[in-house]
Amino acid sequence: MDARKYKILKAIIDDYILTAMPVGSRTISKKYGMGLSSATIRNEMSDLEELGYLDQPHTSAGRVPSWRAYRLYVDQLMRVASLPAEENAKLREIFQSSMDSVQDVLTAATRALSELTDYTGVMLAPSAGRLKRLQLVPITDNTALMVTVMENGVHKDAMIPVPADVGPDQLYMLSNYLTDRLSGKTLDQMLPALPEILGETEGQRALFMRLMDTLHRQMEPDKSSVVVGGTSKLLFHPEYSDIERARSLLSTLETKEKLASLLAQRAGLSFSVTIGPELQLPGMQDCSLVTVSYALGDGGGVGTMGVIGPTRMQYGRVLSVLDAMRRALQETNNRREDPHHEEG
Amino acid sequence: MDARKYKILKAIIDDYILTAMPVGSRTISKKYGMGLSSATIRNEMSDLEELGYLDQPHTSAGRVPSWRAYRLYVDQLMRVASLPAEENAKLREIFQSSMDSVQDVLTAATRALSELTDYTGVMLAPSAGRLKRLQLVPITDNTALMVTVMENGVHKDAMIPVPADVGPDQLYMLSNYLTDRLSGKTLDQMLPALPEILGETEGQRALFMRLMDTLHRQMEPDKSSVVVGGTSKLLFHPEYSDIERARSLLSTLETKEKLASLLAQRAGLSFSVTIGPELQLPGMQDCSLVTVSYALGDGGGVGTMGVIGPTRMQYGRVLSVLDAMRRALQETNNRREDPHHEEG
DNA sequence: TGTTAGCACTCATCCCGGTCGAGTGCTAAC
DNA sequence: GTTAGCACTCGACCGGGATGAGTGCTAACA
Repeated sequence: MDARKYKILKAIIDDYILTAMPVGSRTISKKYGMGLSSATIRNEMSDLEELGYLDQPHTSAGRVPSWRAYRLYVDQLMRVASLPAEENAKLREIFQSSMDSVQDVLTAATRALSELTDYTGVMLAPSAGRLKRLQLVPITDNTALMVTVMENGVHKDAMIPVPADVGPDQLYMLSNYLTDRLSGKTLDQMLPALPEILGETEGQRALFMRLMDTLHRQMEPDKSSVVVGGTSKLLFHPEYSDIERARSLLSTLETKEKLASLLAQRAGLSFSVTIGPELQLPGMQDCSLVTVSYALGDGGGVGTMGVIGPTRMQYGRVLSVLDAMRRALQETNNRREDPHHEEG
Repeated sequence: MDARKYKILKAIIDDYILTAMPVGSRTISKKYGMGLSSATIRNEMSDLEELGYLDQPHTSAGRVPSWRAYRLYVDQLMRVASLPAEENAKLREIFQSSMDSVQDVLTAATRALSELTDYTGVMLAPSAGRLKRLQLVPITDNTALMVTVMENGVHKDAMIPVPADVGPDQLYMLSNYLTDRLSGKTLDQMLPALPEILGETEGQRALFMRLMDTLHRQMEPDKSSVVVGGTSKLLFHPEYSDIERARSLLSTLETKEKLASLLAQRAGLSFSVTIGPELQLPGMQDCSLVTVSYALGDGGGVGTMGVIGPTRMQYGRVLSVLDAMRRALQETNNRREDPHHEEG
C-alpha cells in the first residue's frame, strides 16, 4: 500500500459517501484527477479489491468500499473539521428553551443530533454514579413517591405503597436517615453501609425492602435511560429504500435494550467508531455507530451519545457534530446549575 | 341501499381488510356466496361505486372500499367481539412486572397495544386534573428538585435554581404552604388562590415566579405526555411498502405535538374512530385513528389511548383490544394503589 | 518498469411488443 | 330481477434487443 493507493481509496470512499453509487475508474480519474488515466486507476482498484478494501457488486459496476475501507478511512484517511460557526450556533440555540430535567436535555439533544446529521441520534444518560438524595413524598395514606436524585443530576421517581402504620413524619425521618447513610455512595457501596433491615413491624420491613429494591433498579442503567431521536431520518437514505432492511433496523432501534448495551460498552471512551460487521448485531450489518462521551456540566457523571447511520456515513461530519454537542452539553449544564443566570 | 347492498359491501370490506387486494365480483360471489352470480354482484358493485362507497383503481382491477365505506362499516356493519380469553390473559400479564410510575405503565401499554394489533399504539397521559402535592427537594446549595404530583397519579419533576438566601427549611415550609393553598385545585383555579407574589427579596420573588411558571408547564398536557409504541409495525403492512408514504407517516409520528392534539381532541369520548381524510392531516390521508378513554384506577383523571394504522384496519379487533386494555388499566392501577397486595 | 490507449467482454437497465388473466360493462335471454 | 355470454380493458409478466457504464487484458510507449 503506497501513498497513491491511499489517495485513490480515499477518493473512492469520499465519492461513494456522497453519491451512494458504485464508483468507476473513470470518475476517479476525472473528478479526483492527479493526472492518472482511468486504466491506471483500474489497476490500482483491482489491487485494492484484492486487499479487501473494495467490493464489486457485479462485473460491470464500479466499486464499493468494504467495511475494512471505512475502518481505514476513519483511522487514517479522513480529517475532522470543526463544525461551522453557523451550525454551532444553531446547535446551541436548541438548549436556550427551558429544560426542566436531564430527560428534557437528552431528548432535545438526540433530536438535534438527528437534525444536524440526518441520521439517528441516541443518548445514554450519564451513569447514575453516587446517590445524592433520597426523598419520600407522602401522597395518600398508603402511597408515597420515592424521589431519587443522583449526583449527576439524573433523578427518578417511583410510586410505592406505604403500610398503614407509617405516617408522613416517619417517611420524612426515614428519608433523612437514608440520605445520611447512603448519599455519596455508589450502588456497590450501599449494601455494606446498611447491614440490617430496618423496621419493627412486618409492614415497615416490607417498605424498607421495597425501597432498597426500587433504589437498585433506579440506579442501574436500563432502557429508560436510552433516548432515541430521528429514526425516520434513516428512511431518507437510499440504503433503506429496501423495506426489508428498514423494517429490521427500525425494529431493533425500537427495543432499546440492545442500544443500551451498545452504548454502555462504549462508556468512557472519548470517541469510538464501530462499522457494520464490527457491531456484531444481526439487524445492523450495514450500520455504523459513532459515539462520544459527554458530561452534563463539571460535576456529574459521564454519559455516552452517538449517531447511527448506514456504513456509508459522513464520518467526518458526524464526529464534528458530536464534538460540538459534547461541548454544548458541558456548557449548558454549567449554566443550568448557576442560579444567577437568567434563562430565556 | 337495500339489505343486500349492505351485505355485499360488508363482504367487500371484510375481504379487502384481510387481503389488501382489490376485490372482484367473482370473489364475492364464490367466497361470500349468498347464491348470487358474479354478474349480479357486478351490478350491485357498480351501484355502490356510484354511491361513493367503492373506488376502482383502474378498469380491470377489482374494487376498493372508500373512506365512506369504512365509515359505514364502523358505524353500522361490523360487530365487535370481546377479546379471546387467551389474549386477554396475555395482555394482563404485561402489567405483572413492576411499574414504578405512570410513565412505565403507559410505555408498557403502548407496546402491548402495538403487539396485539400489529399497528402503532399511542397514549395520552390522563389530564393533570387537580394538584395533589408540591414538594421542593433541596439538592445543592443553589438547586432544588420540584416534584409535582397530580391527583391522577401523574408526577413530574423539574430542576430549578434556588437563590442563596433560601435554605432547606424555607423550601420545606414553602412546599407545605403551596400544597396547602393549591392542592385540590385545577390549573385554572390556582391563579385566584394566589393573588400576591410571595417573597421579600428579589431572589425569593424570582424563585416564586419560577415555581409558578414551571407548575403551569407541568400541569398542561404537552408532548411529554404522549407515548408512542411500535411505529415499525406499520412497515409490515403493504400500504407502506411505498417508502414515500412510510417516511411521511413516521416523521409525523415522531413529532408528538400533532398526536397530542389529536388525542386531546378526543379526550372523554368513550370511543372514537376517525378515518383517513376525516383526520385532516396532510401526512395521514390513508390512516385511521381509533381511540378510547381510559382511567388508571378509580380515583384519577381520564386519559386517551388509541391505535393508528392504515384505513384498511381491523377495526373490530382494534376496538376489542382497546376495550380490554381499558379494563386492564382500570384494574391494574387499583391493585397498584392497594399496598397490601403483593406484587410479582 | 510504470503508464496508457485500445478493445473485447460483462451485465444491469431500459424499452418494446406480445401474451395472459383478472375483472368489468353490456346485452340478451330466462 | 337475475344470469350467462362475450367483448373489452389494463396491469403484470416475459423475453429480447439496444444502450451504456465499467471492467480486464494486451500491447505499445516513455
